[in-house]
Amino acid sequence: MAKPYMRQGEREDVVSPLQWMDGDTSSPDGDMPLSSHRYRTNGLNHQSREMGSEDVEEDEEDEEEGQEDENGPKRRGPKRKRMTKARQERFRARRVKANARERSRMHGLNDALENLRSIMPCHSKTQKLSKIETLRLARNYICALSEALEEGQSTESRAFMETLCKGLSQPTSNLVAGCLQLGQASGVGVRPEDRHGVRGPPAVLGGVGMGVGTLSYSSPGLPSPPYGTLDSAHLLHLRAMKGGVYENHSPNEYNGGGVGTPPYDDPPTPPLSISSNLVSKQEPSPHYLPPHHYSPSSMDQTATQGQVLYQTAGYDVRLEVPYDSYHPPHVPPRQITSVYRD
DNA sequence: TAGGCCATCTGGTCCT
DNA sequence: AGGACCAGATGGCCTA
Repeated sequence: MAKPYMRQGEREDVVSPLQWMDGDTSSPDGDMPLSSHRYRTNGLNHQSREMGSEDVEEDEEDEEEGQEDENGPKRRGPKRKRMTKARQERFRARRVKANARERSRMHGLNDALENLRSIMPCHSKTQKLSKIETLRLARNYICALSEALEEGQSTESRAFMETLCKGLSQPTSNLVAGCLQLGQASGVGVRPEDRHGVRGPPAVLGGVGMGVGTLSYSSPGLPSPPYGTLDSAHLLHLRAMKGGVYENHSPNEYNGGGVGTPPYDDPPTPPLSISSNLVSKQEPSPHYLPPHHYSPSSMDQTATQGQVLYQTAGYDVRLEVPYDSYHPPHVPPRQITSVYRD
């Protein structure tokens, strides 16, 4: 039975060592003695760590701890005192509270990660990106978009995809490549459960000649992973742009690119630098159902109909957004129509 | 079965 | 003092 704090998909498998206290020498499920290696940290049983320095200072009436373990090293510092019943209860209350806070904190972190997943260029309901892969892909996505703006590349270009997949594991690369393939094939081959995730028409990626099998980072033939969807809204179709301000960096400058999940210590992504107007290339979809991750605080709600002024890093970005199916402030940028500095 | 990923508990440290 | 953050440890689940 799930505990009140548990969320969907979470397990009840990990048992708090606190449940073993108060003289109960058996584990809650009755099959694990306290002397088990379970919940041992750095060779110290949690039971003994629980009587830390904090406990030493209180409860004058407490008895002093018995003799040191003759086999173990002599312990320095003030003598520890036994856990009285009252102290155990105080400790337990503190620990329970702290655990709840920590769970809540981690849930918040996971929620944020889930938000990040959902705005990734490929978002699959059936193949969820791991945490580390989500962060890598997000990093790559920012890089790829920066390069696309900087060098006037199309998001349909091979370079864009190469940057996107840099340092990703093989399955994730396959997922991304599969998403692109999906875009090219107009949904052919999508699993039914993923087809619902296709928001709007498939991304217009055809005509570029970028067959997935030609990409070095993907497996030839794509061993039929559960491909996700390529959200066309995330691929900002940018017209070629001249005059980028800072130096280009080719994907080859990065040291990722292997199979598996290699360490990723790329140089920091340079700041986005935009100096000329960008014109949208594709009409917005009338069927588009946007994700919901655009902060109201980052958008100027006084923008004219169909557009949102977006301020970032000293630039004003005018974004064309669909008003047909959704409303600000949760409308994501559909297309960049212009970018200028004030 | 090994390895990857995950949720959870925990004590330490830092900050308010 | 209490909370946030962090890293280590642990065991369960899943997959190749």
